[in-house]
Amino acid sequence: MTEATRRERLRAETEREIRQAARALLVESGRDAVTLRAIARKLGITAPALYRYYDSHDALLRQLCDDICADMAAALYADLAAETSGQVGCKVRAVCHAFRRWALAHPQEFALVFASPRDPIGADQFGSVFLQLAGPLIASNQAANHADSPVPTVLHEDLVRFQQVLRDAVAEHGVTLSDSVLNLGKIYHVVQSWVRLYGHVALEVFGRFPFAVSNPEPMFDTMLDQMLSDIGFAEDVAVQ
Amino acid sequence: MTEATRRERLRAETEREIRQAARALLVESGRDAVTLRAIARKLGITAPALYRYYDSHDALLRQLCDDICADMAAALYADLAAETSGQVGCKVRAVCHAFRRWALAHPQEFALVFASPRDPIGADQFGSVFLQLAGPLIASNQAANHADSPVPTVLHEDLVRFQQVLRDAVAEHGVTLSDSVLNLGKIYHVVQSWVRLYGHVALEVFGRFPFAVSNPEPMFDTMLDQMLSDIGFAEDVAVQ
DNA sequence: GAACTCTTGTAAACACCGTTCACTGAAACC
DNA sequence: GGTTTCAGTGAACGGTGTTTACAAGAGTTC
Repeated sequence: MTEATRRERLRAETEREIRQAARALLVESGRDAVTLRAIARKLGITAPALYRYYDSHDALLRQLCDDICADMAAALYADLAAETSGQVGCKVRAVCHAFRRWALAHPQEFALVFASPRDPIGADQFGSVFLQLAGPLIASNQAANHADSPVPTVLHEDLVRFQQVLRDAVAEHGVTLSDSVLNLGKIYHVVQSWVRLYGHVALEVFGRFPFAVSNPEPMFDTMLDQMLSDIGFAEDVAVQ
Repeated sequence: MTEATRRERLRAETEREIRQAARALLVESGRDAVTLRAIARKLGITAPALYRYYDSHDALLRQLCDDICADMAAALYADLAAETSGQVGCKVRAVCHAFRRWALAHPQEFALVFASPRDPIGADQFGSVFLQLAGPLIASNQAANHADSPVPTVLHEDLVRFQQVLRDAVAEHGVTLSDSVLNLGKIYHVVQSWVRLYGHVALEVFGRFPFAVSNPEPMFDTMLDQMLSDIGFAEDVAVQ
């Protein structure tokens, strides 16, 4: 069954160990500790050997970002699957909670993927995670057909583009959305929800609220309620 | 008049040059380029000499954060002062615009101060900037006395603490706020506004919107309108 | 099985990094 | 004038990314 050569298997195994070691170093000691020599030390090899697998330290970090995105996506999917109620609002809430939980449990990973001024980071990876999560949720919410709240015309161009991206993402799940379900007002609210979700989580992870918040979770829940109501899931969810 | 010794003057001058060099390196080439040896090279001295001024590389970075916060505060104050209309809403809008403009013009500084998982960063510095800006604005908005929208009781403890912090900040400007002006609902909206402001700006600086936004400024303006209306400045501002 | 190539690793070297330490020379002080 | 204080030096230590030449085993070809 396995087409892989013995050599190919060994190579794949080593590569897996490299990623694993890099990840462990990031988690344990932060970005600056993810060193070629430290990784090599963990594997019992020398640093230059790593150049047989990655072109540079930077390339290895990029791969690390992709791995993190994939793992995060898996965690979010798992929490989404655990939410078995049919209510879409509950699912959205579950994913948002999962995102916050993941970020708080993996601050170094979060910082690397979501708060790096460098461009090469796996933005594509993350974007596809976002779409693959948002797509089905939106698709399963055809019932919640709300009025199109007006959006400034300056935003139309961007929102229409995003509308198309979302439509494509949903289409991969075999669902076609009408303009009334996926109207521009709702698109705008999706973007605004991401702004608030990301804002709260990043502020919490980085400790940049302007005062000490002793109990951030209910604050997050409250924001989530407001967000869900804005986006059209008001009645789905009982306040926890 | 100058009590400073010649030696003291020279020392102060050198310290200023160190900060300036560190800042230039950060801006030009990012956080990782802010190296003791690179700084020393810019000053024409050797790296160990810097230990006469800072205990470690880390201490120097902390100082850099403080400097950045101070400069950012100065930029925000300048833009606030340029907004001469009496309307408080316009002033809030001006400060928010200034924050976005500053962040986009100084992505490396923004990342260092606002998106570092490390604690030692100048969180105090930033908190005081926030309070010294928010304080007067809230103080000058006594007229806008809005009804207290209900806030979950779980949040009361934290919001009351923040209320006290804000009250103290405002008191330093010789203004005493009544509970009706600074009610918990409004406090909550202040926090939520910071979440949205930070969220939008960070997403824009780090390029983490889930799709390409060709024209983020009107999106920011639209969010600002919503924010100001939430917080009680609805009628102050004409949409730009 | 021998000869060959391809792959994976090594060791040495280069230039860079933070940090420590013993030192120099000049300014400041008494 | 003698002494202390202090900014700065040079050498050194162990760490880093990266390149280079080289060894040794795996896979392939005849």
